[in-house]
Amino acid sequence: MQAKESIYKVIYDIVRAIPKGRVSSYGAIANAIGTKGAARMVGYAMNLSHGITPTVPAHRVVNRNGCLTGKHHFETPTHMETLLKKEGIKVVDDQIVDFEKFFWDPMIEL
DNA sequence: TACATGACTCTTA
DNA sequence: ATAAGAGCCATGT
Repeated sequence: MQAKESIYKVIYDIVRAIPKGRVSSYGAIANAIGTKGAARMVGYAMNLSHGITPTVPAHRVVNRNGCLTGKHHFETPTHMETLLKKEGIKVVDDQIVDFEKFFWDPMIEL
């Protein structure tokens, strides 16, 4: 635990700020927190967010293609798409339908 | 300090 | 259009 805010903490804050029924991409978040190019770190953070508080809606974070790349990292590979469908987002073939329409850019919206 | 890892993204063939 | 490789950054050992 560092006295300073790690990029993870910022990532969690951004992800938690994603409105219900919307999704975001790793690159967009990385760009929003300032570490553009560190999209991999965002995914890393999501992996560590597993079990932290408050809960982090990692299911709302997908790659730039709108593909559920991290679905296999959840407790169940269906948990991610299930949650997204519950929020009104359509998921077909592990891919978000109309991703651009549901896309939420933390740099613009926030 | 250097190497290895990773839920990504971009460029090139 | 699809496939493959390289680039990018932060973290841990």
